[in-house]
Amino acid sequence: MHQLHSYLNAYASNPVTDEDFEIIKSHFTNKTLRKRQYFLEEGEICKHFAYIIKGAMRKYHVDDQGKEHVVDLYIENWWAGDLESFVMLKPSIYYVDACEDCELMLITNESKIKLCSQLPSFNQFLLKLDERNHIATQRRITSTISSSAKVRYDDFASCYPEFLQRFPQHIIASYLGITKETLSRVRSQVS
Amino acid sequence: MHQLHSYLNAYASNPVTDEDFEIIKSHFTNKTLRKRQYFLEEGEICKHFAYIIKGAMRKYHVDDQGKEHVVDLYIENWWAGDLESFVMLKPSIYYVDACEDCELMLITNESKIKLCSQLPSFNQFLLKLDERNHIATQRRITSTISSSAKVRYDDFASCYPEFLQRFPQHIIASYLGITKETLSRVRSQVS
DNA sequence: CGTTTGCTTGAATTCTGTCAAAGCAGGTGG
DNA sequence: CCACCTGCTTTGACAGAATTCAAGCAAACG
Repeated sequence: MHQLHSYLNAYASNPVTDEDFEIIKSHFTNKTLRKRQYFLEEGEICKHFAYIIKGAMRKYHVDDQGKEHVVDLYIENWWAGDLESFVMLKPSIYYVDACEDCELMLITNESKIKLCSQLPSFNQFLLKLDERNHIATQRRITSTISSSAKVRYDDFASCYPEFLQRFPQHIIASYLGITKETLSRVRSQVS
Repeated sequence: MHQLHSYLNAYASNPVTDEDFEIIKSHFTNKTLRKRQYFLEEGEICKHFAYIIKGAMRKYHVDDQGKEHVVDLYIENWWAGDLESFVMLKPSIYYVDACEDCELMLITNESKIKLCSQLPSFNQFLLKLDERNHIATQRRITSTISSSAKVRYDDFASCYPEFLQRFPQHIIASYLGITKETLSRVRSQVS
């Protein structure tokens, strides 16, 4: 079964039929990215959302002083893109790039809307995905405003252990809102 | 027109018909809360989500050291509750209480699901609401990990000026992830 | 009234960031 | 094979930011 098909089934209350999946698949295009290539640059409009078949990506923001702040990390079976730009057709304030060579499947907003109205199962999927995202970001905010650097790192490590292997520490540090030096020191403390 | 009806219309691509709205309304129950009353306590399952007709509420988390951390602030035409507990039927880690006397409309998860499958317009509304929430939390995370206390406060003040009038400063400080003393000092600096 | 609640201020402390230097792997080209 | 990058991590010294603890004051409340 196609990777996206089983991914969708994991969310749906009823499995997605083969015909439905063919319709869904026909709305996607394939794309590959080499490590360090951009998927989205600041100022662009995010025309596509990417489903990651293989690889790892990050979304980050560059502030006035030219510093990068990693906002999101993605690996297989996650979605990469800037929703605000995607749905509002606004220039994005984020960069999205590949941290490893990537295989992606891209969808436009028009296709997303069409699929939603055409296939109740796709609609349901999106609702659940948003729900899950909402819950995860809620947790992240709770952790960010409540905890010290050490606790945040430990939470992250226990929540997303595979990310520790996939992303360099300066990127994880930035995701946690601390410097790479602080992360290095925090890691050398015993838990 | 009912406040909830015009609120829903503001989200929908087509207005919600009177019949549809009567169906929607029939799934809600009314509730009032006095200032300081709990809507949800830690350990409870969040059986209802609340649409706020009037009043102000907050969601917060109490850490191991007994410190409160405000995760969300709500006023009229916002939704209060813990989504993770609501959809997963898990005990909540949050408290939700009233910062002012409140008038609420409550809905259960079963009703939400029923309305979703019954009324495409309600489904669409929920998708848009989740989308908007997602965008707002993305912005909040960006601001929290990227900026100093002063900048975060200024961003907050320009984004939600009405909140400054409605919530005491120690609650806003906690929402921003800083202490009330730091907020007080930051406020006395010129912008 | 006295009590509570919210806001401010000060001084000492802790945490985190900044800047600079050094080490270490992996990859490349000579 | 070795020298030299480059990307990534660690360490130290110092500066700056935010927290903690304590005290004081004003407004709101019962």
